[in-house]
Amino acid sequence: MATTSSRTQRTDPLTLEVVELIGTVVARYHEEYDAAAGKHALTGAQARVLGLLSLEPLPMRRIAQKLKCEPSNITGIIDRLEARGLVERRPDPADRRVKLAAPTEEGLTVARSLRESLNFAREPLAELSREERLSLRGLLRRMVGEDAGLLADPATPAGYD
Amino acid sequence: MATTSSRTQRTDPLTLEVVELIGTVVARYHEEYDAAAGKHALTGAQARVLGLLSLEPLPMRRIAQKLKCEPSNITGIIDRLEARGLVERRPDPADRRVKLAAPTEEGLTVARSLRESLNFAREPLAELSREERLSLRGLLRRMVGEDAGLLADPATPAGYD
DNA sequence: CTACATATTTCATGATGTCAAGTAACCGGG
DNA sequence: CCCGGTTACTTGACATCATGAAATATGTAG
Repeated sequence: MATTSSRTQRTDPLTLEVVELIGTVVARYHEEYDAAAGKHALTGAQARVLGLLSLEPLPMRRIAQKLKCEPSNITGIIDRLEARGLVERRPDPADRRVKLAAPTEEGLTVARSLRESLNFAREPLAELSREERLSLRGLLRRMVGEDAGLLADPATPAGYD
Repeated sequence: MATTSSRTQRTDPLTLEVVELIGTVVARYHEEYDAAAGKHALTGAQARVLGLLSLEPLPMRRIAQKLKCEPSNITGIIDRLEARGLVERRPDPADRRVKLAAPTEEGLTVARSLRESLNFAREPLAELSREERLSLRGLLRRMVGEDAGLLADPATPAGYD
């Protein structure tokens, strides 16, 4: 709570503008993401899953958790990725119920290319000096909470590739 | 990873982390948005359209432009909103081909309630002092480009039709 | 009036999402 | 060993969202 005396200052114009800006960033993020995915004839969901798997093969159930959707949904997405030869299902030696989804060679190549063509990073951030990026990092870290500064996604611990 | 000294520092770790943080913000934004929409038994797309219309009635075509999708898609979304009594189609007196989608009284109420329950603004931003929010606003403005700081949706740059 | 352009809808199709039910496998207690 | 409960994945039915092509109605230029 904040600066003003009002009890519910939900319409503080500065906060509103920041939210608005974040909305713009979110929209742009998606545009770029979908465009990058489209270049490889992938949908957003497929690209997201492939990106996840390129870090580490995962059981279907874990994928569903990361995407916050039902496991039955993942079946279809992996089906389509598998049909295109980008992903394969492997048995988990430790538990025969589990199927591990792992990228194929081609899947890894596509995932890498996807990451590179996703230039959301460079374009808009190039505008900012190193100091400004440091400042932005600090502010975003505080926004998303301390723990999230370490791993945005439980999938991506400190050492992404 | 050869981050150091390379001239094309597309994998500059600082930039990478900022991008990661933005990804987290994007994910959280969506969670909150969908949760807020879900409270009113609306999907994300329906909530977005209703929010748009609550500012101003719009022709179907314009809605499609703002959402960056095909107009035929909007027909279905408006159909569902209309079936729930949240939106109505009105003729455009100036052009009988055009149908204006406008929120009903109840639609306006829901839109307002939606905006309020979307506390993405307050929760994470409450962590930041006014000065920090000013700083964040400045950085985001530069990221998204100057003009985007003025109006919410740059989808309407100049005269379109 | 004719020809073309625009706004919306309809239809077919595919991807994504939910939920409920089914199958296979793990696991604990008898 | 068998039984009952849980877990992992798949399947099916269904709703939403998205695209693209074709149809309809209207506007507009020549």
